[in-house]
Amino acid sequence: MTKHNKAPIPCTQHDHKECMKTALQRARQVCQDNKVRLTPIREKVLGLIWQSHNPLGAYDVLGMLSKEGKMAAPPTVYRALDFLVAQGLVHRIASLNAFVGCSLSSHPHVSQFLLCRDCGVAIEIEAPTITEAIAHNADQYGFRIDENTIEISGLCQCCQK
Amino acid sequence: MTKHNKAPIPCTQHDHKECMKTALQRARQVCQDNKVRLTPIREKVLGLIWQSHNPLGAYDVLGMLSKEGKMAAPPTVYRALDFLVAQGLVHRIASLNAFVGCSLSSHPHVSQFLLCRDCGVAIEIEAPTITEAIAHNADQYGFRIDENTIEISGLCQCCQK
DNA sequence: GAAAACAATGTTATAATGTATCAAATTTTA
DNA sequence: TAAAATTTGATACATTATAACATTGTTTTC
Repeated sequence: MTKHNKAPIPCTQHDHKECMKTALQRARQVCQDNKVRLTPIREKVLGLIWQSHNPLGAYDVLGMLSKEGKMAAPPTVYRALDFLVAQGLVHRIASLNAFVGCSLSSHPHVSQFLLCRDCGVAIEIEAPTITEAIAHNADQYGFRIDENTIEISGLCQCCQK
Repeated sequence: MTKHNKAPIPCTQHDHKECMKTALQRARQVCQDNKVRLTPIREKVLGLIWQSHNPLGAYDVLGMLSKEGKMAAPPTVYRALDFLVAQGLVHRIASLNAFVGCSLSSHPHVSQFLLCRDCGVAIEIEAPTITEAIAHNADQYGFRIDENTIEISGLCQCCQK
C-alpha cells in the first residue's frame, strides 16, 4: 500500500453533477434489485443529500424542501432517510446527527468515515485493515458484531493549510 | 494474542462496588493532577454513571438525581457530564446519546466500545491494532485525526445464548 | 375493473436530547 | 477582606426524533 497523499475526491473540486448522477442511477438499480420503490419523495431527498459531500441534518433537508415549495413535516423526511439508510444508499453519521450519501459501490460494507471538523466533508473509506482489526478484537471478547460506527474526526488535507 | 473467549468484566457478575470505588478514587487523583475541582455535583453524577456498566442518558441521570430529592435542571447534568468527559473520566457514546464511565487507566487513549444491543452493556476495549489501522488509513488521505468514535454494536457473549 | 390488501404519505402533536443566557452563590486569588 | 474567577441555579428555548392515526396511492386478487 503506497501513501497517496492526494486529496480524496469529496475534498477536491470535481464534477459534482457526475457524483449525483451516479448516485441516482445506482439508487434506481438498487431499489429495482431489492424490489422496493424509489418514490419521488425518496428520490428528492436523496438528491438533496447528494448536493454535497457534507452530512446534512434531517432538518436541513426539511428546510431545503420547504424552499422549493414542497411542504413537508419531519416524519416525511425521517421516513425517506430511514428508507435510504435501509437500502444502503445513505449513511447516518451518529456523531453529527446527520446523513450523507453512500459513495461506495453496492456491495455490502461497513461504514467508515473521516470527518473534517473544518470544512465538514465526510470521506467514506473502505479499509479492510480496520474492519479486520475490529473483527479480531470483537472475537476475543466473544462479541458478535451487528453494526459498526467508525467516525474519525479531524482535519482533511485541504483544511490543514 | 490468544483468544480468551472469557466474558469481559462488565458483562459478568462482579463486585461492582469495587468498580465504583476505583473509579471515584481515580477521579479524585485525576482532578488533583489536572488542578480542577471534583465538586459534589460532579462526583455525584460520576457515581450515578458508575451504577452500572451501561451507558446512561443525561436525562436518566437527571431522573436519578430527582429521585434522591436533589432538584436539578438539564444544564446542571450536562455541565457535570461535559466536565467528566473533558477529564477523561466518562465517555460519550454518540450512537446512543449516552454516557458511560471510562474503565481504562488514566493514560490517554482513544475511545473504543463494544455495545450490546440486548443487555446494553458497554465494553471499553483498548485495541492498538484498531488504532494503528485507523491511523494508517487516515494518513493515506493526509487526514489529521483529532477524535475517534469507534462504537461496535452487536451481542455480547452473555447475550448470545 | 372493483374490492381488498398493502404501502406510502400527510398531519398533528409530542417526546427526547441539548444549549443559551443571565443571575446567584461559592471558591480562589490578590 | 475585596476583587476575580469558577461553579451552580433557573428559565427559557433550540434541535433532533417519533407516536398515532387519517388519507392517499399502488398492487393484488378475484
